[in-house]
Amino acid sequence: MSTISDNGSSDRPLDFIRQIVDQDQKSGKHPVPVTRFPPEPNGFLHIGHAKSICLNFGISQEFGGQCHLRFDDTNPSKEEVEYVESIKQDVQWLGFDWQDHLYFASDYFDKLYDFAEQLINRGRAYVCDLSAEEIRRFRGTLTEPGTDSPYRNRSAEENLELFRGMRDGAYPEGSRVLRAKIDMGAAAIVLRDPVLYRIVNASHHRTGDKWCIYPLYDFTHCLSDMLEQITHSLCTLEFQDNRVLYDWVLDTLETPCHPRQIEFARLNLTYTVMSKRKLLQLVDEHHVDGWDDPRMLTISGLRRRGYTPRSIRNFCDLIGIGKKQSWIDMGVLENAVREDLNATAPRVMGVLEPLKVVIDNYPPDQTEEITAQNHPQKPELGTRTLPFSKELYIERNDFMEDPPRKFFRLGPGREVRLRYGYYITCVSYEQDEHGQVTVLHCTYDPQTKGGTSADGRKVKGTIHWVSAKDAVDAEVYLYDRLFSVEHPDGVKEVDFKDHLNPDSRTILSGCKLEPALESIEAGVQVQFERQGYFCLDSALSTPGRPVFNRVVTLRDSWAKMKK
RNA sequence: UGGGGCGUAGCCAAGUGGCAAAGGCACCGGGUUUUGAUCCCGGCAUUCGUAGGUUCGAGUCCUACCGCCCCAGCCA
Repeated sequence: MSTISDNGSSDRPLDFIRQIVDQDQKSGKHPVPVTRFPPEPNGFLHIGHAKSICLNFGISQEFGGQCHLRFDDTNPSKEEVEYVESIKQDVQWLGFDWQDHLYFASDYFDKLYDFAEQLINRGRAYVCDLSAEEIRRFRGTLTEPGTDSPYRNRSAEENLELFRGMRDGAYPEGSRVLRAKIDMGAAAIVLRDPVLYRIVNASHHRTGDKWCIYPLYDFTHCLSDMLEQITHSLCTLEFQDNRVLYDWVLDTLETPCHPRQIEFARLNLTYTVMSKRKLLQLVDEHHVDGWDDPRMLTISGLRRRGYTPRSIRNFCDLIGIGKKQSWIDMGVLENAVREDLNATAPRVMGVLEPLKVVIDNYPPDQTEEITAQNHPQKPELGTRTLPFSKELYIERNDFMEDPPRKFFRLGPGREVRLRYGYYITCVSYEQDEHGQVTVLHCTYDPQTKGGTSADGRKVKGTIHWVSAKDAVDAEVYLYDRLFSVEHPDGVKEVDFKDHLNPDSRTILSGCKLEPALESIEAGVQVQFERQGYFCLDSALSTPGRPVFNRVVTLRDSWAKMKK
């Protein structure tokens, strides 16, 4: 009764789906569970899909089963190969392996077609000539039953001939469909003679022009699961109603097995929108720079932003699986990267908004080497050296002309420790004509090299710094939440785009980083001490002109205190 | 007014009739600290949507009511 997570084993109780899988395994019903992740290749994967991927692949890992990657590609008018490739890349990047179990629903088109004829022969499906509009009208409403189609009682022979005609391209798009013959009076609307096949004159990304009829989800999904001998078919809550049809198809046809569909609640996060339609709108209307904009919660956006696959897996592990629709705080996701990166990211120093400091009593031509730890809690990550010289940069907000008592940083007459360096005391400062502070003059205590003093005097504040002449110039993109309210699409009357956060991206240039950052690889996360986690942007950086993304800030109790 | 689901703390979430309602996030205190970070310690539901009922005993069973989500694509 335990699950294995990346940070070791935990004794967390199993969620309700794992309990079922566990029981089925122990009872011998399904010694080897087989699950599947069935994306439609019509868009990019997002954090919500990650939940499903972690669930399906996670179960197969934990119970010694297998998990298939199956593309649900039954709608050629919306699907494209580019999406197939990006989805495969994203699943792999998240750390999962479908081995040789890569499938496409379109691979089953021949078999699916045969099953459709089988249904016709059994008198359980018919070709209907009603228009889309008429079908809708005949379907009835939530409270009124539907009425039978006039084509409902055609003979099996006639249906077969018509259906073959559909397949052979004898009829125009929209003129006829194949429908299951179930019950137009059923309380469940999905059972009111659902459409199984429609005519679509579009070329399919895999089957080309071989077909001009395509099966719909309700017919395809259950049979694909069956053909792959899926044991547990996991999907989101909105498919609960479809389960009766899923079961009807498999019960009505002659099939060797009958997978069990189990529904769970999809992921909702505060301060964002999750629907593909809305994400697409953000891209199309250029509110973001593309599907992989670091502010997007697509897998590719998160990857570029600097989220680690492990942090996403841990996040999915943390939020659990249930059946009630819920909202997870965005903070939980942010915390997941923080937790992961805190443990692994090397620490470096970077000054985002530089303020020049001149150490008045430091020899003008001297440069010293200062040893700094790469990770205070992990000595095994080693040390590095930093150049120290007379002119430095510190963070502009680490100085206040008239600081309050609780401000532990620099102010006139105040002493602070330069991390791993010396204690310095501010003696004066220069201002420009606008009153903006331009240069700080400080003195250093030569007896405090490394950051400790022999007399044991207390220095409350430690600030980061970079030697001016050795600094690497960089641009830094500060990212924040894309929306400024918890539920951007919470009120139907209000456009969710009205809640876009104008400060979701702040571009800083002229940032001063320690020299080691000159040769960092794209996508490798480091902690800029006291500020947050950053990584070199894979798309915007060019040789000699590095661009860093802020993955997430550090927790900041000082900011909280200021409020 | 039909059908399918769901209601345990600010947000997730265990709990499968019986010792005192797990755990995480958030929040609030305190300690350590050369990152106002990390880490550590403590606090945080006399009560499980509401009202009845069954029972020696109910978050768990029964009844009624209330609230929220999903379903009327030839989308998935």
